Amino acid sequence: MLDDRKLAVLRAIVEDFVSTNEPVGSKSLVDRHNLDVSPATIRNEMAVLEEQGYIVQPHTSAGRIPTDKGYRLFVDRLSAIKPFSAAERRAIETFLAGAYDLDDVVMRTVRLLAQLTRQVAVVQYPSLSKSAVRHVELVPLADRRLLLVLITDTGRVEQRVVELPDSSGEDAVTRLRAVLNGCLAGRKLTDVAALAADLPERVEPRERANAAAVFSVILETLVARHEEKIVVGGASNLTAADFSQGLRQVLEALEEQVVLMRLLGELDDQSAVTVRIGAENDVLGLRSTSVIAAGYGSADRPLAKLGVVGPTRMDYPTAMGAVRAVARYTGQILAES
Amino acid sequence: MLDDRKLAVLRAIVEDFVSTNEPVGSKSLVDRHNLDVSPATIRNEMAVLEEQGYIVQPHTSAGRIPTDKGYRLFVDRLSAIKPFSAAERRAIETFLAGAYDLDDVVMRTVRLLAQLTRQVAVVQYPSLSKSAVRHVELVPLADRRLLLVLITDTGRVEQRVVELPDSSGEDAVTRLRAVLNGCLAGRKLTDVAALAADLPERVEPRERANAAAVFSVILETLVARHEEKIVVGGASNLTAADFSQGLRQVLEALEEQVVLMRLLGELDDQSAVTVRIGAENDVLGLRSTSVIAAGYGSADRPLAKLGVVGPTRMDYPTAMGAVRAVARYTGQILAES
DNA sequence: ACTTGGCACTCAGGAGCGCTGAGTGCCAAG
DNA sequence: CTTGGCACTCAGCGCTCCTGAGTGCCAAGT
Repeated sequence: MLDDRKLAVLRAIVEDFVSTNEPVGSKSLVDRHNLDVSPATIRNEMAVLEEQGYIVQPHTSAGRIPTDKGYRLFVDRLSAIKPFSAAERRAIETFLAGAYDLDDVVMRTVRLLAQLTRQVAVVQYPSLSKSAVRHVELVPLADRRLLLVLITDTGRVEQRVVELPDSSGEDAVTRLRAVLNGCLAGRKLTDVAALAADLPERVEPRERANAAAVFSVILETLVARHEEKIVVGGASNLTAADFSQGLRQVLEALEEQVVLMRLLGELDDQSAVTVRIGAENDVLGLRSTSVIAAGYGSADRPLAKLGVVGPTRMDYPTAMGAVRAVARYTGQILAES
Repeated sequence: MLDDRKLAVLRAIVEDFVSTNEPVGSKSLVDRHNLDVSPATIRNEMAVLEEQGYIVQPHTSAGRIPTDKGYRLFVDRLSAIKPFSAAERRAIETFLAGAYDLDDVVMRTVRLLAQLTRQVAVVQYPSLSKSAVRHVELVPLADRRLLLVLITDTGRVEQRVVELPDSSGEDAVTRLRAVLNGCLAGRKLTDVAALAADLPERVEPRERANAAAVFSVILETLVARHEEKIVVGGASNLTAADFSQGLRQVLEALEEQVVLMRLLGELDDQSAVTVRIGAENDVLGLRSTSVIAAGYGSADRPLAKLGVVGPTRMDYPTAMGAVRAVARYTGQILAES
């Protein structure tokens, strides 16, 4: 359907357009890439490519620019993820290794990704539901109030205030803490629900109401509503690419946690770098952007996802390389701690 | 220096310009506001106002627009903070009361403020150094590693991994926990440093090295480096006001924690609503924006600051009202928990 | 059957031009 | 001090014209 030269032409068009941001014409193509044919030949090829929907002219008598479909083909078959040099990888590694905190890791990851790609970076916090409980802590606040602190093995700390039905002494809290930790420590949060049945047996009858209250808070707020925080950075990079009037829309979309969740949630293959181009994002307002995302965390224990958002006119190979590298190292850093 | 009518004219100019975003001329002024004088008179007044530097014409034969100095006078003497209606206040209160979490309170505050003012909202987390310690928790991770969790009375939870010089048993950790809590609970974080001397006496000699390690981590990372997180929201509102080319600059500035800290840090009067107009912000890139900020928290215990950033052409009375109201209720909510 | 030079055609974008209308400053009279 | 009158200015708009990049097509060449 498309012979090798047509593909080469498409690749050249994408590359030129990405770097110059101007419709690329037949003449400049043969100049910049050393194709051994005349502009006229290229024009014929381009006519075919346009017919097939890979490129368009913004107006008659202008060069061609790639369509979403064109970018798609480019990404799928015409380009390879650009690997990072050893020096770059080392830089990434040391930058991330400087973090002392989950928050800090995430923050650094966002900054790094935004800077490397010169796009908007989006990083999801390691999801609770995929983490395991490391420790449960109960702190008495008042007679009938506890602060519940739950620490996961990814270093995430969640806290909630629990209102107790019965008042509870210091030692009762200590017992409950021991029971909870015995029960939950090391367990995946997704498995916690299954343990509900066991719990009553392990506490004294008159403490059961309180234990149940604490447990249900854990369930409701931490597991069921597995809220997953997302951090966005590098928004100023959006101003470089001129979204006609859609900049507002894009900014709005990026402020909606829900939208971002959908955006990252859609990619299914956890480990690979996924690209969604233009209208492939069925998120209203991001129809003119591309999203490059990947999961991070080890293969056996995926943690969450991260990626970049930018105009469809984007340097895919490099951006994909950056996303892959950052995902890899962020996963590594988190695995170590 | 400026008689009443000149002030009235300035006020009218500011109000009109804010609402229309077009230079305002003498004729439209007398029309919209029912001044009982002729346009010519107004022109004379305007000539004086311009001479004094309160207004300028963007080009000959256009209306006038206020200068920073003009806005300053307007804010200081020509306008009153617009109070919120009872209904609005109730709405704010219930919206904030729905939060179950410090993070959630802050997030809701940002969203609320951005929505009320249609500007960019900036909220600083309750600062650690102004909080008191509610509880210190130590969780053994490995033989020589502890997770230190510090819970403040503003509901903030901070965590760090501590590497211990000596290995330490379960019971040693328990003792250390008891000592630390005995020592620190209820103390302000700023006072923690003063307690360093007491500590060694309270632990057994062979545990002193570990205790010192934990304590120094508390000091170094929590007190000394009193990092104060800042959350920004409503960036899409910036697209409405057309910053000529400075939008990028503004967005960049808003992504720099340090810059934001300076921005909020500069206001000294904790309780009042402070306005910094245009070039009064000596932050590069925010020269064309105004910042309205206020501290929140009770008078005796200020927690942190919040505010909005927008174009100098801004509805100051309303924005100031919103900032004041939100600061008040956020402070209230945090005081309750 | 593909490639290529030639050629006519198209059209966005910039430059030049003139008009209009909002707005001004000034002045002389009220 | 206020006001109507008047001459002046100039941004913005619409108009036209021109240029140059780029195209599609065709007929000749390989």
